[in-house]
Amino acid sequence: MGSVPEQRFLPHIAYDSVIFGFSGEQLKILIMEYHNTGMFALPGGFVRVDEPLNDAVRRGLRERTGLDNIYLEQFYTFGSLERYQPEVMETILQANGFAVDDFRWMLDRFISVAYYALINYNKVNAQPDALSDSIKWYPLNDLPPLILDHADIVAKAHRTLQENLERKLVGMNLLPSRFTMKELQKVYEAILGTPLRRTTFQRKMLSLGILKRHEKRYSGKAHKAPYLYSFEGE
Amino acid sequence: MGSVPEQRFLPHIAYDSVIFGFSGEQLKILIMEYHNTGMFALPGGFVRVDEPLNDAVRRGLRERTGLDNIYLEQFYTFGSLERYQPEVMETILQANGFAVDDFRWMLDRFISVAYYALINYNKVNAQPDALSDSIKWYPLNDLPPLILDHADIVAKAHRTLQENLERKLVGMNLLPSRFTMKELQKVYEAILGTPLRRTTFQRKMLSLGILKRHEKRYSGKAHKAPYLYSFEGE
DNA sequence: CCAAAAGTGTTATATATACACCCATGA
DNA sequence: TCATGGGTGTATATATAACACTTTTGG
Repeated sequence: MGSVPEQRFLPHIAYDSVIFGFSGEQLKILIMEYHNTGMFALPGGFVRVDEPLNDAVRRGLRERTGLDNIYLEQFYTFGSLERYQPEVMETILQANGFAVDDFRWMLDRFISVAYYALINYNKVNAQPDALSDSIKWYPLNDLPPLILDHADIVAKAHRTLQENLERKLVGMNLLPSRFTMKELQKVYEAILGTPLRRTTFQRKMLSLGILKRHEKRYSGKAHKAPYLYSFEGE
Repeated sequence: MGSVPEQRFLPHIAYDSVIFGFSGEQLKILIMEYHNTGMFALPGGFVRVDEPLNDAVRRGLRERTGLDNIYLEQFYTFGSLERYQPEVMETILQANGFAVDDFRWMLDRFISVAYYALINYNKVNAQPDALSDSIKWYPLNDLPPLILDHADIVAKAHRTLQENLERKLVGMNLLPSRFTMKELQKVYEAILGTPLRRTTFQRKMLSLGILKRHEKRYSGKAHKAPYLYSFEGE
């Protein structure tokens, strides 16, 4: 059982992160479970008084995933009153043996800036924080019940990711640096939730001019070996 | 000289609004000038402790423009350290004859949630707030120097508006409820900053199926009278 | 009847989709 | 040489653009 480091944070301001990974042809996100409460939440955190907002989020992601230089996008700031449920945080603090009085500021109303991140599933070494005993991948369509408005945050993150997919071409951030066209297509299909035509997809991706073709990958299977591609600049 | 109403606001959290209007074939935004300081800023405000974030912004817009039910979109939350310049707010408070000690919280670091609004220029009755002596329309490409990071906020608002223009079809929010195709085209051109082909534009808009055609508008000029259109649902 | 601007028709071009075919691979 | 999946060629459909033509209006 760790202890919350004594830092000075901006009151009333939090961030939450929807961390997307791709594995087994499914889109997954990282969810934390709090000690002895059966409560699940998005990984989030607070902003130090002398720290830029974006740095705070990157710091949190580094602590949770061990990764730096992550593809990260701020997508909405949640400030409704429904998200103000002090009893939730109180339960969590008590379950961890903290004196609630010492963390009174955590029971205040928070406005949360939400980000989504796209990361390479295999590179992650997920680390829980002081208040939680696990951080695990869950398929997007099979999440545990989440606290506060975190289900809304996930839904909006997914919608925004879908909208940004063609415009910002972010699919490759979920894959290792070298990938086949089929793997890339599976990512797109997982994000959009619909099957795509193989040949059309291949041509569209190639026509963008942002993929570099490399050697073939021989799988040992009895069929033509697919080319490996990388995103320009890797 | 008014006085700031005694309200309890969430500390460290503000909002800023980029209010777009369209007049004289130009895109314009509302800018406030502070008393005796030569300082210009976006209209903004604070969030009451028991008030949803979005409501706070709508309340501010109502106070500034007299309008309700405005097209409003949250687009980014600004939280860099460069935007922390307490001397700016100090100057403004002093110029208004306020005792700085009574408003110490205003000198803190603020994270600002930014929104843009699209309104019908002619319906606005712009009202300055307690700290400013004027609120005026400025063309987007001829703004006065703005405080803090407000120029960045405007730039990002404009970029987001451009990106959303096709996807969300927001052009009509800047016009009166009945408008000609030419007027709508001028709005699009002002937002995108490029001329569009007349015939192509007409066809594209009509093909969307969201415009209702009404009677013609006779201008007294010696040419064919254009049809008036409205957005479905007005 | 003319000039100006609006609306529509026609054709050309570009882009997206569907389908077919050929190629590489290992058993 | 067969089955499997990858890559590309070709036809078709659809969307976009360019241009011309016709219509309406007031002088």
